Amino acid sequence: MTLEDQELKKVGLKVTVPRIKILQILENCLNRHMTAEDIYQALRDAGEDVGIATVYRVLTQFEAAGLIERHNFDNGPAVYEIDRGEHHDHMVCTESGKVIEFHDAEIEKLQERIAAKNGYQLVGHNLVLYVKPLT
Amino acid sequence: MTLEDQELKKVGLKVTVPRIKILQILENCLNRHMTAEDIYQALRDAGEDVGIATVYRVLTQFEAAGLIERHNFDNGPAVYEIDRGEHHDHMVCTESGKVIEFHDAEIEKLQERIAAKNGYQLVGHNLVLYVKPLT
DNA sequence: ATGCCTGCAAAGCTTTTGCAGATGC
DNA sequence: GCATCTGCAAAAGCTTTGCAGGCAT
Repeated sequence: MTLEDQELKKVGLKVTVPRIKILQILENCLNRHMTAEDIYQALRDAGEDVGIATVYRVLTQFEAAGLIERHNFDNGPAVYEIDRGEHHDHMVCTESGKVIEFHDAEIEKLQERIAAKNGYQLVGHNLVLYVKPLT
Repeated sequence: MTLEDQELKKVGLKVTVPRIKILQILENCLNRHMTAEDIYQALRDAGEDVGIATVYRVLTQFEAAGLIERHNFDNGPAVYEIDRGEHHDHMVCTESGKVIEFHDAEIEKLQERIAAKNGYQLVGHNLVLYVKPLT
């Protein structure tokens, strides 16, 4: 019974090969932000015979279970990353495509204040900074 | 020579019926954030025989020309709005779907500071707050 | 044994593109 | 007249879904 097995059980999903493999890939990948296609390719590279439909289904379940987060940068395909419970936002370099994570408590508070000022309660947000290297 | 005609000329686009109509729709619509499909329907309702492909092509040109802005809320279809030169971000009510615009100078500055702290220069950003009414 | 899970293929939805004819300048 | 623009239809890109069989418990 590996750690991955336990994580799956805990969220009420049956322990199956595709789920274990996908969870491992997301936990160990160098590139923390992978598309469904990236994951599909990683599976095939590892010799696993998993369909792309299963990849999407599993990712959807993982997201619903809070194991991973899904992001939509601009208009490209969605990217997924393990949810380690440390909330952060993203910075995307427009020249290299590199993704940098950051967290800023002040910006988080400001958002709540802005929502409140308009008579709302903040339930989530999406912040992406598009940047380029300083000359 | 209407105002719309002049705006089109100024950005180097030929003055054609589809372009004039789409610009008018975006300038006068009650709902400031329309999808390509919304615009296509508005055109058909007005008795104009314009193809959806033209709608997309014209919107892409308008965006490149700086006449309009394109936004991707969550994972739905892109929405477009007239660029009146007043930068703002968006708040989307998760219950009603209502879109509220806001501008906060402090949050803008913070973003530049965060980019700089990481050795980058801010070239753009995407901020959407998902909110619900205060009980 | 049962119900959940999977692969495959097909469809869905949004957006883009090729092409032949139409239109603005 | 010539280049640009348009509508149509087809294709592309990403994602979801139906179905028949397979696997975990």
